Amino acid sequence: MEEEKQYKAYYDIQKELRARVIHSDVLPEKINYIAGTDVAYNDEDNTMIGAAVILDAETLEVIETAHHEMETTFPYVPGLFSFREIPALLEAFKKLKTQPDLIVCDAQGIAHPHGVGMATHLGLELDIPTIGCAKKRLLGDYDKAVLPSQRGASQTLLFEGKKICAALRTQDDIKPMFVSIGHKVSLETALIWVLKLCSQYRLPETTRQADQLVNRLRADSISKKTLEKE
DNA sequence: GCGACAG
DNA sequence: ATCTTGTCGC
Repeated sequence: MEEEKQYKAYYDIQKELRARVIHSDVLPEKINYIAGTDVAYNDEDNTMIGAAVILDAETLEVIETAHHEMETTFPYVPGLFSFREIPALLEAFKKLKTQPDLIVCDAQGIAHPHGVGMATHLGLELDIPTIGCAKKRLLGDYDKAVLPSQRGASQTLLFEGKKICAALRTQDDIKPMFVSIGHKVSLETALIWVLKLCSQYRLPETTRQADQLVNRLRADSISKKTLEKE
């Protein structure tokens, strides 16, 4: 309907981005640093905080973080989600001293109606290998009953006949995560890294650290603003 | 037509 | 995403 026209420019951008996605492994021989990202919102003043955390790929310790707070301008439109969060994330990445070899996003990669989920979009913008690791399935079909309950079990999801992502059990007897190619990483490699990052919890350590960071920052930001008012 | 829809 | 504490169950 009218929404189609309203957002046409963004759909056109996605079409261009989609053509540039690299589905194979084009990453460093040795991965030293892995980044996690997340964004938190403050409805009160319509702002958001985007953050990037860098973990040592070996120890999974946080070695650097960066963030950026700005006004939220793009609405949440399913299918155009990346345009909402990416501005804050790009600014956060600019502030990092350490450039990551790989980024794990808390969102979809190519498992997206136009093949350009948040992880893929970010990977293309930064020209850094990315993996999409979402808590929920967006699209693609699979047989839940066939996915074993053991950590490490995975099953490919099909969309229009193509393997677009995989449900991955990151811990025994817990809901799977949905892993997809972002950019410059194969699905096989993506699964290996996500599993490695989920040694203790359902969510990758990258996502957990980024999530905790933005929530701390948001709490700080809100209390600071309320103090200024009074 | 109806429902679903990453975060 | 966000609003929110304790609590039922293994």
